Parts: sequence; structure tokens; C-alpha cells
Amino acid sequence: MARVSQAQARQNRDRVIDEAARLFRERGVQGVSVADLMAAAGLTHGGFYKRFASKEALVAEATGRAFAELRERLAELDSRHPGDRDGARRELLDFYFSAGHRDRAGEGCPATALGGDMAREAPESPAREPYADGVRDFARWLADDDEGLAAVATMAGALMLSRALAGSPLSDLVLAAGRRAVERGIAG
Amino acid sequence: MARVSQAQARQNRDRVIDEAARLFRERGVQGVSVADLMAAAGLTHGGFYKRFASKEALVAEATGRAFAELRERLAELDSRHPGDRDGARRELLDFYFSAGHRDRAGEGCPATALGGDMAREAPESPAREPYADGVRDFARWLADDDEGLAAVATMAGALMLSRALAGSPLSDLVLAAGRRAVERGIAG
DNA sequence: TGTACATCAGTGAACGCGCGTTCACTGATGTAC
DNA sequence: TGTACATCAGTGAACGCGCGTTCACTGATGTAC
Repeated sequence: MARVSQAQARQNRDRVIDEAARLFRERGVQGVSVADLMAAAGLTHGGFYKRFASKEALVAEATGRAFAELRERLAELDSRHPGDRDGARRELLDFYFSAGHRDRAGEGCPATALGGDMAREAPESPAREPYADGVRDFARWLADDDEGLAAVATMAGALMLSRALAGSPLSDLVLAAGRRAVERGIAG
Repeated sequence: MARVSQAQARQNRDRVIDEAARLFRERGVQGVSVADLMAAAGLTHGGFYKRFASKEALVAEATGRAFAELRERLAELDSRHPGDRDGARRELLDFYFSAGHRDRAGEGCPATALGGDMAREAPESPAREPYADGVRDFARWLADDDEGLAAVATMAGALMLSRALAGSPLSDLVLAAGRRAVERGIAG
């Protein structure tokens, strides 16, 4: 294979970002190589730097993409529960505190799956902005003011701990306890 | 330098674990090399495998050490507030949700700082046991039953997010919101 | 208590490997006429 | 609409580097007598 059409090239770039958004959440930024990412998108690693300035630049784009997926999911929930944010939120929490979500980080909440990596990114890392924007929007969707931020904290903490505690009975317990705490917080 | 006394050798091994417990929390397991760890303990990297079976084995020991430090801290709080767990807990929360704690992960809560790495450890990783034991003990100290687990979730989530959001106004807000949520949860 | 020597904690060079990144090359795409 | 050729998306080999791990060596420690 050699040169492809411009439309195909745009699609290829897009697929790299999609795969990065998935794999960075699943294995961590340091756990995925440029070659892994390109292979996941069906390409060889040599062309990477034709499309991205660096791995760091892709981390920023993939972070934005992962939160864009989350925004879409929230919009779908709203359209399935028109004028009923409480109902939409209940459906989100059903998913959020599920064993399936715990076991599939690659398709799950980016605030949690990328949180540990983001905490160690350089202060000027270009990924920090899309991350902060994403968390802000997620918190606002959950509840007004600081209640939303507290909810995100409990949700992200419970999910991260349930993954770190996988294999222990605590893994399921922390999900259940987190859910009760969030529901009480938003109700109260 | 060459052979040292057995007592010195034990001290050296101990210092490597202490430095690992600090550096793994600060930079992540993948962010610290064996050579970094040995250098931090004032040694050269060659001798590492005389004292540890592998880097993975050290991760397990360092995880245990980090939680041992936490247990000591909690015991100190109890002895400073005899028969007054509420007072001890209030002092812990003052520290936990502080900017200083956010900015010094190496000396801070291992449940949070090691959580992201632990979530991606292999299911049979020897580090999972000391991690789970540590989280269980921390939760029990905070409150009875699931209330303690919910508190750890909110605390770990708020601290992780505040680090990931460093540089944004949300960083301080999520700490404050997390603290209010924990206090309401434990009081309720 | 003193001597002779085996042990072994720590050193530093080396190993194979995979990383992020670069680059000369290929050949289909896109365009100028 | 058809031809000639410049462009450039993707390839695959190569780069320097740092990783986890191994190993021959050194010389002070610990022990047997």
C-alpha cells in the first residue's frame, strides 16, 4: 500500500484517535506504544509523525475524543428521558456502578480511566485542557454547582478503587457503597 | 565500596523500599526505573537483584510499606485524640483535602496515588493483596461498614481529580466539594 | 585474642529488547493542461 | 475526456536511548580454628 485518497487519510487519522482513546483508557498512556496504536488502526508505525506532532499531542486529542464520547452518551440519555434528568441520571448510575463498566475501562468513563495518568502529566501538558473541560461538563450534567463535582469524585473514586480491588470482595462493595453515597448526595 | 555488614545491608534494603514507596506514588510504577530507585537509596543498580526477585516484587513490598505508613499516621491521630475518633477523623480530613496533600503525592494517600497503577496490574500481581488490605483497614478506620468504603471512594476520587485538574480552578473546588460530601456521609 | 580464609553485599559493564522518532522510498492520487 | 507529472499517505528500516535483568569481579565482613 502507498498513497491513499485524502478522504481515506482523514478516516485513518480519525481511527488512530479512536483507538488511542480506547487503549489509553484501557492500558494507560505509558502502556501503549505508538506502534501498538498504529497497528490497532491497521497501519504501520512509520506514518505516525505525518499526522501527529508527537505521542503527547495524540494524548491530548485522544483525551478530547474520549470525553466527546461521554458527552454523546449523556446526550443520548437525555433524549431517551426527555425533560427527566433524574431518570437519565438513574440510568447513567446503573451503568456507571456496574461490573461491566469496571471490567471494560477502554469504553468507560475517561475522568476515571485517564485520571491517574493526567495527575502525572506535566503542568503544561496539552491534554490537561480537554480533561478539565470534560470533567467540568460531566459534573454540570450530574448536578448544579459543587454537588456535581462531589458526585464525580465519588463516582471516579469508587470506579478506580473497584478496579484496583478486582479479585477482592471489596471490589463489588465499593461500587455499591459509592452508588448509595451519590444518590444520597444528589437527592439531599 | 564492596561488602557491608549484615545490619547495613538490611538497612539498605529497607531504604530501597522506602524510596520505592515514595517514588511509585509520586511518578507511578512505570515512571520510576530500577536504576532510579537504587540511586535514590544511594546505591548502584547492579545489586538490586540480590535483594529483590524482580521489580514487580518490589512493587508489592512498596505498596505494603506505603500502607504501613498510613496505618502509623492513623494510629498517631488516635493517640492524639484519645477516645475521640470524630476528632481524629476531622484532623485527617483537614490534611486529606489540603493543597499540600494534593501537591505531594509521594508522601500521601497510597489508595489514591497507587490506585490507577493497581487497576492495571495483572490479576495475580502480588501487589494487589497489600493494596486491598490497606484499603480495607483505611475504610474501617474511617467508619463502620460500607460508610467507610464510600468515604474512601469520595476521598480518593476527589484527590485524584484535584491532581488531574491542577492548574484549573476546579482543582480546589473538587477538594472542597469532596470534603463536604464525606462529612455529610459520615455524620448522616 | 589472633590468624586464615570463605562468604557475599555491592559494583559496573554488558545483554537483548522495545521505545519514540526520523527518513529515504514507493506508487496511487490529484491536478494542470 | 485524456495525458503527464508533481504530490504526498503510508511503508519499513534505522537512529539513539533507557529499560529490566544478568554476571564476573572486588574486597570488607563474618567465621572456623
